[in-house]
Amino acid sequence: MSQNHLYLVDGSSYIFRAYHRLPPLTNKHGEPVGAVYGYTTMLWKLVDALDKADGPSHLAVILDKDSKSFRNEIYAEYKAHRPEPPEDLRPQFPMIRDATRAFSLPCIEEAGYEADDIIACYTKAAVAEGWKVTIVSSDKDLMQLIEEPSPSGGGGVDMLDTMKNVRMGREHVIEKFGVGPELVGDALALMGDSADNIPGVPGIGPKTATKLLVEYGDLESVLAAAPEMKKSAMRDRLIEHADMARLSRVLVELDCAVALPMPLDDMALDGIPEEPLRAFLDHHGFKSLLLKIGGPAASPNASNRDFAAAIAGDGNAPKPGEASKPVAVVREHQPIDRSQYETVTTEAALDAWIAEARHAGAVAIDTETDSLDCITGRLVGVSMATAPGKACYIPIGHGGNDLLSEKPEQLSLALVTAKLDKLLIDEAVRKIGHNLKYDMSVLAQHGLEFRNFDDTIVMSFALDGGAGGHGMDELAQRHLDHACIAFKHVCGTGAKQISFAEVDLGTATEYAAEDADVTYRLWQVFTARMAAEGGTRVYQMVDRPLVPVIAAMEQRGIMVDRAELSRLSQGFESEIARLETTIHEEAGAPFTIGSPKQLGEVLFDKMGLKGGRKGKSGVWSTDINELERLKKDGVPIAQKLVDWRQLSKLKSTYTDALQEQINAKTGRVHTSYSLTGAQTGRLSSTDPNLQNIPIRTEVGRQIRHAFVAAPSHVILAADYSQIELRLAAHMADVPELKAAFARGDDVHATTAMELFGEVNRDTRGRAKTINFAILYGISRWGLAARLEITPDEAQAMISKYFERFPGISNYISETLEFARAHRFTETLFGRKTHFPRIDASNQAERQGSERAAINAPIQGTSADIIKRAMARMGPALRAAGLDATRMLLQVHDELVFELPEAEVEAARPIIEHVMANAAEPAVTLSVPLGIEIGTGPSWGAAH
DNA sequence: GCGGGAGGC
DNA sequence: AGTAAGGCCTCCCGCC
Repeated sequence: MSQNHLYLVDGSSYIFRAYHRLPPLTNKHGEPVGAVYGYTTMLWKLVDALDKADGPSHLAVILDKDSKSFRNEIYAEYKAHRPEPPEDLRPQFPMIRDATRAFSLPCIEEAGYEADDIIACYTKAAVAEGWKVTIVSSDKDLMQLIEEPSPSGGGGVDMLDTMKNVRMGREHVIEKFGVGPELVGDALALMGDSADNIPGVPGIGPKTATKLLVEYGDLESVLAAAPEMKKSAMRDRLIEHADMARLSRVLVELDCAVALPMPLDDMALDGIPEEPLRAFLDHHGFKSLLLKIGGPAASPNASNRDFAAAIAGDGNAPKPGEASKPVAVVREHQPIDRSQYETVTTEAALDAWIAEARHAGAVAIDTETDSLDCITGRLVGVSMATAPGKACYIPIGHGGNDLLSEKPEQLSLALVTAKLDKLLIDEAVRKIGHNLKYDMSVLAQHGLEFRNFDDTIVMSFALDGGAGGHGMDELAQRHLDHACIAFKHVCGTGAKQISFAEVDLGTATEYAAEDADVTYRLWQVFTARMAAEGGTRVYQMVDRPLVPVIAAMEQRGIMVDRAELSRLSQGFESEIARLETTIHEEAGAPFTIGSPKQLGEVLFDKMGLKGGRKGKSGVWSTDINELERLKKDGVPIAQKLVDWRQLSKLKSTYTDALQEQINAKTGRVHTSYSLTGAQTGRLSSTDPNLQNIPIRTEVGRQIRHAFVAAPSHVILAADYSQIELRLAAHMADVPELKAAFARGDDVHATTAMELFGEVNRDTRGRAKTINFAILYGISRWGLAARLEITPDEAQAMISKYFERFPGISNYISETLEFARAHRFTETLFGRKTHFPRIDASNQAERQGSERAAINAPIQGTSADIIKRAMARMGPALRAAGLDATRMLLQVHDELVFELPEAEVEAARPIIEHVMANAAEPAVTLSVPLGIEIGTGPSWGAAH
């Protein structure tokens, strides 16, 4: 290491944040340890970065000693309004010291000084020696200490927020305070700090403080200039409270007078003795961390049976002699070595791998094809992994055919699929895949099916929904600290992209076997975490069973009437052309109507129309609200623009695009569903998206009529009626709404009666808008815009709603409280959605997270319910002897089937029963789930 | 690759 | 202090 790099951990502030962020875990002794766990994992991460770039060479933890500082002497109110720490946090303070000692790290605290002061002293001392310093904290007071490295790259002080995983330098300080670190103290003195009860100048917040400092230079200059400022409340306050500002400045100054209790050199980090750490982790039962120091990951030959034992907490003890060996660095993972991967080209080798998979009891599998399309994609090879680092690739379809290259020596498709078939249906062997839906569809072309499987993409979603993506490369980076070979590195991109079948076997083996290897390792990580964090319920009961169901729906596809789409396209085209001519005439010159920028300029600059809004990028808004407003003002071009927009959208997105999506092999359209695409647990649909086919306008609805049943079949569409509102009534416990649903009443009318005392078209419509606004996390402004009333009137309406339905109000506050304490929300079935930004300092961002957190349990529970219905639908239909009824599509609260006319009457009650009872037995709802079913020759006709 | 706009729930 | 202000998605287009 060329330069010493000191990490100073602000332990006290960390545990408060960890406490609020993590669920209230207890260890096996019944002690609350949530914050301790968070603290331990943070230390682990820091220490593990020892030999990495920007990692620590020296490290110390600084804690507040429970005593007062000089600040209390000069200002009695300092930190006086702080509430006592919560009951279950207090016993965790001493454990923080235990944890630090378990890592054999120095832990420093001094009577009469706050941790911030000690951190400042060490920072200055280390910088004086030319060291680099990282302060691990998120306390804004400490931002005063941030310094740029010298031009030669030496020294420098930055801050690391381990929870948000961001490193903050000077530019972050300027972003937050509008001034550099040297003026942070002055800014704090002006604006005050409610957390520490520092007064500042009343009426001056961060924005004004920044403005003043930028204008006048520093605090003293601001105070000196105050009498000359133009008369305002602010000027008077600056004069009146100048002394308070000066006192505040002293309070926020970091005190560097303390003598260093430990020399810098003693903080060197060169090894963590394993034993005290193991004892500590074992005492608290932090199994996932224990695994990392003695777990099977350390041994490349460990099978998953060892792994299972490790999770269970036995069989994990180190061998004698190894037990107390100091580890230079606590390694989270064995690095991935691709050199041992095997290319399987003989039957004997294939047999050996399949035998190994049976012996191990678990095998990761990945298929390679020549296309992303799993319906027509040709199988090119299969990779397998039976332990970390132990992986192979079985080429099948490389070279040959129309490709110029020679066909390499490889096993035949028939042989490999026959042998794989036995392994895949073997209930005793767990098959692991990443996005197994794809592999299931590819292998289904050859008649293969999977029994006993895990899908790591779905496991990741169940554990970390909302906390990042779930692609394999991203997960490998996050959990294994490993960069996967990029597909484009192997096959290229764009015009030069080649098929995987053209890749040479050496490269193909490295790439494909690595995918299986990484999948296997991810499975180990997730299996351990599922046990520890309890994410199994929703995974095992809802998401995993859905994987083969979705794969089958995608394979079936839906029939589309190409001639009908083409007819619609032509009709739209001539209407679009006609509108275009008139629009250009009325505008006085031709322009690109599809360009919002040009359109805005035509309407508001050239034609001089009034009342336009500009967005943040400076272009005139021309969205539907603006156009509707112009229509009301009697601008004739507005209606034509609305029509033009609608028809262009329908033509380009639906009638043209859908024709191209018709699969040449099946003659049907096969969407692709993502099980992990929506934070709340909903599915999403792409290529094409069949979850946004128009229905609301007559002209749009024509597109639904082009989705047709096969000859002598019909389409059956089954909808959950108002499912989210029903779930809100249940979850928020609103007796009036529950009763209305139980009676089968019109619930919007019920709401209208409660709010307005009478039911007519107008009040019912308003009530409906409010009901939906509640589901989405209400705001007076949003509601005001929707109802075309003032924000004050909207607020009055919301207040009345909360008064009439106090359950809703309680639900919202309880949900937000939970989300802030745990960083996630949960559905009735235990699906978590994470909200890492729920306490963002940016208000818009925070409020966005809050609205999402209010919506997620409701939308997510609805998603869980329809997924359960889908998983049960096939077996229920088969049990009733309905062998030809097929589920084709899911549109969030709707299922679309294709079935022979002869099965309709028998299928109808079964579908209704499965959907209506899908929550049971896991959850019993206090509202009925209403189902509406329609049938017809097309999807449009079935509604 | 981004942002505006618009289709669905 | 004053701002902007409904949740979850995907797709198309113009524009840089």
